[in-house]
Amino acid sequence: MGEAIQKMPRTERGRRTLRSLLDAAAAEFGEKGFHNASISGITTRAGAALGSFYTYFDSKDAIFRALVRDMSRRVKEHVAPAMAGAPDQLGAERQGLAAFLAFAREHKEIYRIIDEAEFVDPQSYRLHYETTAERIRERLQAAAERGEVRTDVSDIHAWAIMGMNVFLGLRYVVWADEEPSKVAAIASEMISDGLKPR
Amino acid sequence: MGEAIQKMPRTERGRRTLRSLLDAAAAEFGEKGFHNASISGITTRAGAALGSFYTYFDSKDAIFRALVRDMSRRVKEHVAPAMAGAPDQLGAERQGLAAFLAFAREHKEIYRIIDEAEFVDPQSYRLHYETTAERIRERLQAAAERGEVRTDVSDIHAWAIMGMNVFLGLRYVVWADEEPSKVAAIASEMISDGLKPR
Amino acid sequence: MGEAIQKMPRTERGRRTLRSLLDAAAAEFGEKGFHNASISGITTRAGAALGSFYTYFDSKDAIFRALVRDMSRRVKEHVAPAMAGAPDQLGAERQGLAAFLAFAREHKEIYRIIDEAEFVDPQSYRLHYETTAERIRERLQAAAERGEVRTDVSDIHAWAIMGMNVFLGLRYVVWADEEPSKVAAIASEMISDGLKPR
Amino acid sequence: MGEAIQKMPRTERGRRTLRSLLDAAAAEFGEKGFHNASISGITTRAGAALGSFYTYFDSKDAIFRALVRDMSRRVKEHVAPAMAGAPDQLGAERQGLAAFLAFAREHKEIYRIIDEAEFVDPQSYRLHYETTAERIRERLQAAAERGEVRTDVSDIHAWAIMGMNVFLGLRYVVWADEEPSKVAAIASEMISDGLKPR
DNA sequence: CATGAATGAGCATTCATTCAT
DNA sequence: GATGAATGAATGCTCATTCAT
Repeated sequence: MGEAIQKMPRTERGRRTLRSLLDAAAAEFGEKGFHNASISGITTRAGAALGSFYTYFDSKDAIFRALVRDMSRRVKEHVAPAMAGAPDQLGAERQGLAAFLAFAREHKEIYRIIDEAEFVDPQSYRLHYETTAERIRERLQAAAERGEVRTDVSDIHAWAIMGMNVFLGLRYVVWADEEPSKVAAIASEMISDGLKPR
Repeated sequence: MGEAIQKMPRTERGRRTLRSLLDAAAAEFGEKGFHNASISGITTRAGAALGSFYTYFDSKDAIFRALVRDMSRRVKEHVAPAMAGAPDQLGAERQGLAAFLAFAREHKEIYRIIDEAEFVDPQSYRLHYETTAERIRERLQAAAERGEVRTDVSDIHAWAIMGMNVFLGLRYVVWADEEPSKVAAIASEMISDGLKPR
Repeated sequence: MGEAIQKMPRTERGRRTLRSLLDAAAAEFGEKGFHNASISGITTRAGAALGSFYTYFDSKDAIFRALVRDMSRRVKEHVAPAMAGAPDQLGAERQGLAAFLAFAREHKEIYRIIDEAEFVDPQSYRLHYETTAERIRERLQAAAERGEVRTDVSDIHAWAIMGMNVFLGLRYVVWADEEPSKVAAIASEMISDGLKPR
Repeated sequence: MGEAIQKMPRTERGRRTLRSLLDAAAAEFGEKGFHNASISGITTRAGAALGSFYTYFDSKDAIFRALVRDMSRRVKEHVAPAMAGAPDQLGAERQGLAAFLAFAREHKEIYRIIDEAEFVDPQSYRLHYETTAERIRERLQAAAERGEVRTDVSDIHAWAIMGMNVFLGLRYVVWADEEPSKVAAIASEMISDGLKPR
């Protein structure tokens, strides 16, 4: 299903080279942006030869796409467990936001990479936000069914919440490096009031 | 006091050329993104010779910066009058959002241009959002003083609102081309509930 | 006889503009070299409009040529009177060299301009040195006829003397800004010994 | 210790490409001068692709600098052995001059290249002449200690001799293509008389 | 004569991608 | 698989020169 986004290494050595290329790409793209980043910058950071890049990726675009998916997967894996065990749906939402912000704090390059996807790989960009909004909407729906929030919640509310989260992360975590849980608390309060059952 | 961002034309003919270059740049950058846009693409659209570009701008970066400021100014000039004459501060906010969305609908390129400023001209990018957030915060403050919203409104609330507005504009106006006033109404309701006096 | 190297001004105002363009060109070419100099740099220094340049000169090359001739004329006019009234031919030579060096000290750009003529206007370059060498040879000839120097003086000797003078001027006057008469004295002594009658 | 003036090839093939670029540059710069020379002119002469130029040099300036040093080295290596085995210091000087002139006859471009360094790379220009003059001065010093020339020889004499040599080479070898040893003989006689012990 | 906007040929430089070893 | 030299299309920018006012 779908062409491979990168050629799969067959040896352990190859696996290590591939991983170091992805890490190097995250650093290079995060620091310079897609267009000012260079393949040679990536291979130098990875300690590999220029030509080795093409053993694993077909093009600069390909590694960028692979990186976006790699980071998406890692965020999800970081956020999901943090939401489990919350008393209610909105509590889970707050913990999820806090977990996302904490991840962004450790991986500030994620903002630049996702944002740049708008230009480099619009499909991934849309997919990323549509998937995220859809997950939020599903949780709002569940909350509505339990009477935690008003019943007319829609995708518009999901997008509004996502926009809030993204901008707060940009301003207070990426730029100002503030405490994620503090920001998450204020945001959650606004949301819960804005969506209170009526 | 500050270097000119573009050389000022001294004749009427020059004024026309400068304007057509800015308009052409908005189209070119909006369509192709900064890096895939070319000076010659801009001058061709503007009906000017390649060299004429450099009569008014020092570089590709310079026209981009000028364009960001030009668009900021135009949005502001479009939104400000729409807010006048609202019964209350939150009503003004809703009309302002609707006006912004209407502007974005006519000038969809504004999203790509502002977003790309994060990479091309980070200073303008921050300035744009910080200025916008500050204006929102001032209006919230005024609303608080009149008892229209809770008294502890802060810049965090301003950034949350801005993030909401931006993402709703992206999703429902730029991508889906929906009716701005409808989107603005739902968003405003969320805000007013989330910020209700307590 | 020969095409005009520059268009002749008919009014007093034009005469002033022409003169200021030549002076500005000397400064601009001396400071930046021919290729890095620009017409607009020249007109700006001269306080004239860009277009006015072409009222007096046909091209960048043309003003350079005009400048070389202008400076040649001025050196000659400065050096000639200094040689008059010397007791003998070699004394005249020394005084001439001192006068040339003094001129170069006041107009250091002359070196760069003449040297660059090798590339910009080879004809003027050759002409300049051939004329200068020829004048030296004629004076050596006269000195030989009076028994002041050996009788087999030739153009080789003239070129040797000229090379000496040029390099001493470059090293000690242009670069080190030393006293011209001191340098001229040592050079003259070497010459007179090297050319003593035998 | 000092940045490399050109990137060092790691393979034999690279070594060949680098050499052919330097030779091509000598021809291109010698024929057209620095500013009218083009990188593509150099690579075409070298039989290499345009981009290959930048595998070895950072810029047009860089290859020019490398070329000046390359030629300096080659002249020195050509002249040094010619001076060995002369009966006395002045004899060595004459043989050295003859060797230099012979080299210039085979590599006429050396004049244009060194002369143009005054504008393109003033540091190399000064260095070239200061080094050359210093070598002459040292030999004069040695000659003075053996009583072959007057004892008050100084750097002024060295510069005078160098100026002579350079201009004679220009006039009689580069322009007129005459026999180097004949010119060297006349020049040496002048020098030896001018510097005779007293 | 003066002015300054308009023109476009020309060129250095970058860098993703290919390929020989 | 790894290496790094070779390739060449693409484009930002300069500036002498022209020309309308």
